[in-house]
Amino acid sequence: MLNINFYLSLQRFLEILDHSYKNISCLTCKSKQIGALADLDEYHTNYLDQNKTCNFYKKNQAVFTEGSLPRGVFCLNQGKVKVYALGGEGKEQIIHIAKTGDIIGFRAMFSGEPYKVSASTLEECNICFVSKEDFFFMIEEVPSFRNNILKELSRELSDQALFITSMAQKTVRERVAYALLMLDKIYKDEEINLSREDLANFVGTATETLIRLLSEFKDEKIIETHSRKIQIIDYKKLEKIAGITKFV
Amino acid sequence: MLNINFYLSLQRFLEILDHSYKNISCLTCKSKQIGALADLDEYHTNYLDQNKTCNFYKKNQAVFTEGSLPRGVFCLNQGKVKVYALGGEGKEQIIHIAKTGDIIGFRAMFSGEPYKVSASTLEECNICFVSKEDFFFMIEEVPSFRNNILKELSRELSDQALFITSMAQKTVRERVAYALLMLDKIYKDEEINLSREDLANFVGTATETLIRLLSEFKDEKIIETHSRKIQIIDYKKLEKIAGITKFV
DNA sequence: CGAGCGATTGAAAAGACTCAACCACCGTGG
DNA sequence: CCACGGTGGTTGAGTCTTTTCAATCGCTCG
Repeated sequence: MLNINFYLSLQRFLEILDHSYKNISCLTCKSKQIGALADLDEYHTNYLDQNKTCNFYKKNQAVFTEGSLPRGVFCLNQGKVKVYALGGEGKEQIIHIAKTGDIIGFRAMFSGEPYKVSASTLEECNICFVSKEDFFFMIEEVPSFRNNILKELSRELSDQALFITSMAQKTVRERVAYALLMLDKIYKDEEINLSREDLANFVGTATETLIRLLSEFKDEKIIETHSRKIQIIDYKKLEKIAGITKFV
Repeated sequence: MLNINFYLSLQRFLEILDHSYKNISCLTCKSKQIGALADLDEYHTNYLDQNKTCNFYKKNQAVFTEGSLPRGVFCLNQGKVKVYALGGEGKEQIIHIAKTGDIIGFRAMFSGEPYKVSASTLEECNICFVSKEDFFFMIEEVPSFRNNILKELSRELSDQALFITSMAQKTVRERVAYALLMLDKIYKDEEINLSREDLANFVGTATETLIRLLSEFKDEKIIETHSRKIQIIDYKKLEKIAGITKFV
């Protein structure tokens, strides 16, 4: 009991010191409301809540790294995380941007292989960690959770198929428009807030080309930029440029 | 008993008539040996065997089509199938090529949504159909099957991440080399046998560009072509061009 | 034998990248 | 307080890649 109290006050101390700990409850977490944990029963929610560990991440901090072995999954309580692969010359290719409520890193769990991609924070984040054992326990025990994970995996797979098609067939101008619309859904009420380099790495182009196209869009009054932030003004035009027939 | 015998001889008749039916046993199917059905117990193998339906497909025949609702999964007993998405101008983008022993169409099962991609045969195929109900029965009942499906989903997801990166960052020349190496793994002992158009739709380029690059590779003695078939001669050079650091 | 399709080559034009320079902003240290 | 260096954003010009459009070739099938 002394140990526990000591531990708790140590945590408190660390939290005050450098924000490295914040106590988050699974009950109020957005993952529980919209994500794979939706319709999780009380028992397993409490189980999760007691077995997870919470961490505060600064901006641009690594969550996991290509090549390392997965030990569990990450539950994004607050913030945004980019998932990216490294190309031949070490250039980042952003594959996916995860937002509040998303779970990341579960793909690698099933293969048992090292991560093939890396993830790092785009802003300050609260991220909870669930160990491999607890994750698999839930997969085995809770059919609804398992089905949500299966659903999520297959959703991502078809998103990526669409992404591949877009990459392969669209011009860079079209892809920029497409990316802005995707990001707008991720950033919702906020303005899109990414470095130009990250944006270029998402679109799959050179930073200079991206900037030129953003300038064009500005001239055409399709978007506004407030320093690095981007606000879409004319959705219709952007969708037309993106060549949206079907959208995620 | 009469009914069964009658049915069997009808099947035989149809088989002789137009190859539209071939009786295939799950016990000897390659899916059972290498695919998701590996280490499936006897009971469930027999269950599958009795509940599947087999079909013979001609070359370039549709297996399923974007927009339609999935009713089950397809087990590729023999042959190769392209899975593709349609881009803005109706151009095909080949996402995946499935080979003997692979199961296709199970992603859409979990989302419950219509197919987001289409599939059609690249050569003559024997394909078995397993209904949605039977598939989900197996998922629920057989942990090893379920785990294999989860593993397969996550493997495809990381393959696609690599594919996206390759699309976004490599030149067309590099992508052609990369695609040839991938196809070589799929076609194994056979020579790569695809139309130039399909090949271009896999690489994500114009048919003319693809042909030009194949000609270059021929001049450099990296490949040989025998009408439409392609044989790799110099793997080392091809890997160097493809910029292989890590490979699937 | 002609029609039609897939494969191939040529030439011009467009698109995107690279390299280089410059600006604006910010925090640091003298 | 200001000079400094560093980082991220922006613009310009030239070059190379890739696409597009057009034409040709070879083969198969009716």
